[in-house]
Amino acid sequence: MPDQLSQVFAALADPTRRDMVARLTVADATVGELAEPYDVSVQAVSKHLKVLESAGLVSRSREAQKRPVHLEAEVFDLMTKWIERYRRQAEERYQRLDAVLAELTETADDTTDEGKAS
Amino acid sequence: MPDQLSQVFAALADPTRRDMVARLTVADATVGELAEPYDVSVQAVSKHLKVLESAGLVSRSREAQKRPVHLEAEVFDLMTKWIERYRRQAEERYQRLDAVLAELTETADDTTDEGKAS
DNA sequence: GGACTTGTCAACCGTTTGGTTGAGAAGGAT
DNA sequence: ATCCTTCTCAACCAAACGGTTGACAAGTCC
Repeated sequence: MPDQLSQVFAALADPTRRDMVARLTVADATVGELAEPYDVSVQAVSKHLKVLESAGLVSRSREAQKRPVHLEAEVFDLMTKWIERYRRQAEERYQRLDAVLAELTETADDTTDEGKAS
Repeated sequence: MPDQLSQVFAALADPTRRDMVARLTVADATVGELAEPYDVSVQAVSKHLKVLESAGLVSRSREAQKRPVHLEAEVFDLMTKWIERYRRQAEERYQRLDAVLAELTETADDTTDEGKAS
């Protein structure tokens, strides 16, 4: 998957990774700290981080033996943009459908209510 | 993956599925219509639809031999909610950090600029 | 230098994923 | 009844995923 949007969605499709992201919004953390709550090896967490990193959701610096992980929140905008675009489009379509239905009802009124009201 | 959020993210991690969703915001479509632009078998598209359906992104009705596919746009809110929550949280953290840095700079000014200006 | 901490790399393993082909169910159309 | 269209199910396959264990690089501390 070369395209970033696919990578970001795929990265967040995993509950553990989603939880890590959630925790990283509070503060940067080391791999060990991130691994601690989960019942998996540190290596597994390291892999998860690699996924998050290559999706651009996270960056790692260097500090002694530790590798602090930092959330790159701008990437969220990529998703939000995509989602909002099509959510809006779907909504517009719904509105249009509503209008058509209203018009149909109106026309029906024109013919069936002929000379009935007032 | 029992949880819906994971399923929705996973469903949208595939470019073909994302494109189908995009097209479905314009109008409902049959499996055949959906399959036409892509260079894969109808069966493959049918599988993609099963993924989208079990994620709750799409529903199918019945109409003669055809199975019109309809987008269920409300599910988008699930993602938007998650994303916005943590985007906002990350932003707040950033603001807080900014404030701390500003305060530090201010304090630094207090001590280093002592009796220097004017 | 030697031990300890922190993390990555490599190899392996079972499961899932996205695709294929082939068979067949369901419903018009003739 | 027969055929055609539309779609799903089943079996299979290669590749990717999420996890494991074992080895080791990089840094700190004594």
